[in-house]
Amino acid sequence: MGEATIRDVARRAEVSVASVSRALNGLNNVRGETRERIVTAARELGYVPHAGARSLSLARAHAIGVVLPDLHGEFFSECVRGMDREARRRGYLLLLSNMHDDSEQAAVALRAMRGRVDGLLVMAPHIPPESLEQALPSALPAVLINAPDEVTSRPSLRLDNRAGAEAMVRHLLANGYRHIVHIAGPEGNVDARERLQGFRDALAELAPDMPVRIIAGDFNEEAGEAAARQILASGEPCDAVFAANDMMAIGCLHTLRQAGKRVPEDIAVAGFDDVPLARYLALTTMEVRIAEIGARAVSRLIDMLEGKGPGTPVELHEPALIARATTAARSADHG
Amino acid sequence: MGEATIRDVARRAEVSVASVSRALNGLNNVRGETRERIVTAARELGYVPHAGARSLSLARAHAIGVVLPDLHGEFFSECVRGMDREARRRGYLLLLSNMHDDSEQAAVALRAMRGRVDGLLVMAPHIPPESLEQALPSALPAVLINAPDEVTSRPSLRLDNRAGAEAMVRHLLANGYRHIVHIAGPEGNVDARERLQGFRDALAELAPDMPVRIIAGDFNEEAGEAAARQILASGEPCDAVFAANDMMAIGCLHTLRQAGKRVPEDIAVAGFDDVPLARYLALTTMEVRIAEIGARAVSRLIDMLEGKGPGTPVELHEPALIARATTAARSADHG
DNA sequence: CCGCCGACAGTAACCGGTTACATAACCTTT
DNA sequence: AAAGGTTATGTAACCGGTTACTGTCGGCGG
Repeated sequence: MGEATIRDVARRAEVSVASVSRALNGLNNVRGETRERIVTAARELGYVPHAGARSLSLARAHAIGVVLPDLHGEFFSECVRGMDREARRRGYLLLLSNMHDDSEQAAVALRAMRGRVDGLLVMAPHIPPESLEQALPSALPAVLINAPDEVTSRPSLRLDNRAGAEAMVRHLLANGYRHIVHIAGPEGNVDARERLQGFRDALAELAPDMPVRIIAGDFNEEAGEAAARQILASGEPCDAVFAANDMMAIGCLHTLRQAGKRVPEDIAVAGFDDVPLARYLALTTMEVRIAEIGARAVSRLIDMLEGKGPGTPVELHEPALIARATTAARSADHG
Repeated sequence: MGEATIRDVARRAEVSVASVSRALNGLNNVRGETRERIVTAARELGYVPHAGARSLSLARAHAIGVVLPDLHGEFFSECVRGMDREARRRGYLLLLSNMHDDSEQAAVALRAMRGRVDGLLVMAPHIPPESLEQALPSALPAVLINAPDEVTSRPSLRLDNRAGAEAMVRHLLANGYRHIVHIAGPEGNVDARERLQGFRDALAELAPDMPVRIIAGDFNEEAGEAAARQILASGEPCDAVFAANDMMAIGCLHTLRQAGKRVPEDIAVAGFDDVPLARYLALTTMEVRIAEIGARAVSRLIDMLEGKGPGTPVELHEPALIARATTAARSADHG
């Protein structure tokens, strides 16, 4: 039953395995009548070629692996959506797997891809540069997305987090906010680090007299909620919150409103990423066209695989400010 | 460079390939000193075993494939999260791929998994039963999630959509709503069909005098927005909207509010799925513990792979009502 | 001292495809 | 009719692992 091989098909069609292979792969050097016999036999047996065997023999899997930090949240699904579109367009199968925070496990996940895919797309903002270099099987071409910029051995796509954070600070100041608190992302994460740095630099440059307040977070909604409670509890003045990502901004927004604060009249809230949800909450944020970044990553990887050269080693994408209601300009009677 | 094989390792460690294989797989019939030489050689060469070759030889890939309708939206990422947890726990690699609406492409996606994975998890509420049976490689064990119940050749997990819709109708009626409109999901989709049927049946049974109003939709936010506009435009009375999923409910909620309607005072809104976002919008919905369903599916599939029998052919999961603010009980002065 | 046994290591077949090369059949061409 | 070319098909090696089987060596009992 179910596990027909090419030899079974050959036997049934009374030809050699070579002919079966040729016929099913559409080579033209098979007589029409023979081809027909083979196709029929294959259909009758429910023959489906064994991808592992084929890729072993061709040294080509026609698949690319994607390794993401965690497959949840809208941000990642958007990214995958863009990747899938491009991969499909160019005739590759996309295989996703995820990687947890632990560097050790990350290495296992990456190694497991060897011999299953032709190349790798890795988003690893949270893995230390040297671990990442170590963990990548040298046999596999790879394109990195938002990896620390110390990792130079592979081409990569990066987001201009600093510029983004700076644009947001500029926007908040322009709209009349004076006491801005930043909710930071997890420590080991490059995006978080760069956004924090951008916030610091922008403030130092544009409003050197203002105090710099940072609350630690981890990119999850709960961290945003906790930060909101902390802001409410501390007596210190605060008229705007800039969270390092949307999920924290959303958690914060929710908790502030529950506590009776009006947003943006009492406190403005801004995020980063522009997840689909942000629009519904009228959350001001930095748009990261992540689907597009995903698609570009696929495209570059396939170019590498097909020998079209790696192109630019590092490609920088600029996020764009999306101003919405949560940071509406202050009217004159405030602050 | 990078593509060291087991033979390269054998050569460098001055042993046979058999010994390398034994040593690296932790078999005990290798002398300590030999093992050490092999491990060193492997490390020096950056050797990573070729998964394709190994699975060909073992007839076991230690991987399971997941094929989902579309990898976007929180619903799917939650599902994958649950699957990943369980797969990891049991030592399997999870490989995701997605499938578009077209039955033809779906078949290709499913076939592509043959020889890459040991078994398949398929969520295909939108593929006609016979196409699905056709498309599944018979060599691959599979567990179906929310497939039409006509597909009986494979074990499956199903959601009790009818009971869910009925519970929601009951809730809305109990809270004093009288004119309930249902925004349906896409026609070919089983979940959508069953929710619609459940809505119809519940209404017929519990409030036979009430008109049954259905607006077509497709599970996307935009459909919810369009439905809201249609409800506003038509003069017909409507004090509650029950959308077949949360995304449509969210779109509808947003548009109603933008048009100046108060929710729930003027119109109540309810969804289905309980995506993480629903909580932030205080949206009443049916909780579908999709992560748990995903984990169960993995567990059952692995049981099959390891010969522990398929267990129950169909496993039914009950959704639970989560009542939130968007359907708060009407006060006496309304309607 | 001989035969037997256990521990360790090597040889080669096999998994299921692809394809270079060999072969056979048929058709031209002179 | 022989030489040469073209086309359809078969044979077998190969991709990179695993493992059954075989062989070697040292120790031990008789």
